[in-house]
Amino acid sequence: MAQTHDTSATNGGATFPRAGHDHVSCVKSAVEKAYQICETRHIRMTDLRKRVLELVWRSHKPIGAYDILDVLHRERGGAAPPTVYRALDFLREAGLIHRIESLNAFVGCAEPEHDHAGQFLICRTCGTVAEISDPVLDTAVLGVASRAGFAIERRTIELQGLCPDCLTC
Amino acid sequence: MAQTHDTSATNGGATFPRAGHDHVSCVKSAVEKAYQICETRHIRMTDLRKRVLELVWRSHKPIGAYDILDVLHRERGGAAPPTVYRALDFLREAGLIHRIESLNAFVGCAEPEHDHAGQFLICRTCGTVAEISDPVLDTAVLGVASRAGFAIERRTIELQGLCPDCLTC
DNA sequence: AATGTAATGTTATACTATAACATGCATGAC
DNA sequence: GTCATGCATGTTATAGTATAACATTACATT
Repeated sequence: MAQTHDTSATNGGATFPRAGHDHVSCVKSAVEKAYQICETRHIRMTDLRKRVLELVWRSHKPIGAYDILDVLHRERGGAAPPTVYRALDFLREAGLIHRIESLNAFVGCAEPEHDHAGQFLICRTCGTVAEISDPVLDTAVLGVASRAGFAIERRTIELQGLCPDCLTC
Repeated sequence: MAQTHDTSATNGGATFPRAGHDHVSCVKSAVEKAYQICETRHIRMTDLRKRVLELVWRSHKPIGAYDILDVLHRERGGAAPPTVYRALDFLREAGLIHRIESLNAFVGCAEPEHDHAGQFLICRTCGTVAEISDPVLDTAVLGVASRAGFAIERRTIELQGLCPDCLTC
């Protein structure tokens, strides 16, 4: 098997995909993990859901629901917005994808095995997204909330700017 | 003059408005600051923009563009979506309001004098929003970005959950 | 008053998301 | 095997959010 996660330099939790990484194996790995997770949790991975997951994983850039719809419509005819949104809802509840609120778009989850809040670096030029996992940031967020007497249930942390590649081009 | 910012306990940067605070003076103060800022920067505060700012400040809960539109339509007839969105764009560029991405809604900016990223605690029960200003969180965000070689331009930090009031009710 | 610019009005349309009800398909009980 | 059940998908309609493009008005300065 090829190296399954050759997507990033180790840089303290933020994983920007490398320009020439083996993206086919990214997708393959994501789908495999998805099947495992569904089996473990006794939830059903269907053809439609698998296809939507693949489309979300087609790149490391967020994809809109209606972009997915276009593809499905071409591929299988009878596809309407609910078709897509239901699949996206399922994938989200399963932790397999995240929604980027500031873009109304969806991106594959890097570590679906672990329940976690989505936190992202988003390049405004190339659109690429890196999922962050940073203990210091997590601690800071919890600290803010606890000092305010606030019980966090959900986080939306989306940092927009320029990724390393776009900075140097 | 009444105390102009009797809206919160000092709790380390997160300022949840108190239940019985003098909200009239909140609005008044926000409008006054807005006029000052516009004068300083040689940008124009018009009746429409002032009215939209007041509506955004009507409470500490985010308000949707179409809720604003309803009011304007009743008050002055000829009001269409662009009327509202243009006013909102102006107010946002002036730093007088923030957009809450996860709610598609708008909320008054607590400190429009200082350019700053919007970071929020949002109560899912009562809808109240507290704007955060926390050095530790800021540092953590900058640290994550710099370790990833990422140049931040804009932040969306929205923490959803239960506010102190709703937790104890 | 004449002119140029910024603001607002107006109409149409694009984009994002969900409600509500109908149909089909997999799975286990019998 | 087939029947019943529940889950998944199809289908139609509509709600909610946002912008494009062009017309008109108001303001500021000369």
